[in-house]
Amino acid sequence: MCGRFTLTADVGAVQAAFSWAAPAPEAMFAGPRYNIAPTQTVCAVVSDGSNQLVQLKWGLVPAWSKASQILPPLINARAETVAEKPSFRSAFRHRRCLILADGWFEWQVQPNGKPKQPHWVGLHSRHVFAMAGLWEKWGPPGETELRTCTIITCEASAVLAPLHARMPVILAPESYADWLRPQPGDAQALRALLRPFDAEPFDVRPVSTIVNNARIDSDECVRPLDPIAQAGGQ
DNA sequence: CCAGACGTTGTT
DNA sequence: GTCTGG
DNA sequence: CCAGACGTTGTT
DNA sequence: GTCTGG
Repeated sequence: MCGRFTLTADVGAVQAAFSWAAPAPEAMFAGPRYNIAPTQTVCAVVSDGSNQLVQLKWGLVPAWSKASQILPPLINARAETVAEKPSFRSAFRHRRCLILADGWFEWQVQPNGKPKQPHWVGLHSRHVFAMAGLWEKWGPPGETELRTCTIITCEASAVLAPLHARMPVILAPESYADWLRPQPGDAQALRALLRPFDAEPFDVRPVSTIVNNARIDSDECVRPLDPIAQAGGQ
């Protein structure tokens, strides 16, 4: 699945990589980010006909929700059901987005009830990539309006399956325009985009459990675990 | 996703 | 155990 | 037509 | 917002 991720590239590099999207005034985010957690602000591209680089809060709140709080955290949406679920179907038709990242974390269940081992997963190229997401507005328009999002997941590819059964949907650049188009579009065609990414190889590395604590946002979260110490620990 | 909190009442 | 916070 | 429901995923 | 039930 995807319950934590990274965007370690600096603001300039992100804006350069997505220069076809106009940075919104509030789009300045404090990068680099080594441990982005639910409820925090993420960097995203949305479109109302023109593409915009914006900030959204991670954890989708349906527009019809009576209160913005008191909710289970809608941080992920299954590709298999996203078109039908009441919480997502409206956003799936009208408010698809790209959520920018350069890696994410998976917690691998260990045998014998040992603590889960976190892993960082990124592209071997280290490029920033785009996860398929949905977003919503909640509350009266204006300063207080809440803008939230969720990350779509699919079955894990063969390489990642040993870590976890699910992975975030990563879109190839060729698909960005089709995914972002604000019109409802062809549900079948959109659904076809939501599959395990295999266009580029992944780099997977075990990392320190320091990443478990969402308050810690340091490069130690992505530093490769010392192989010797790791072997000694087994 | 994981970490951490969660202590009660009555009285001022 | 369950809920909230990050 | 209106009323009322619907909130998610992943884990064990 | 959208779907189902009456």
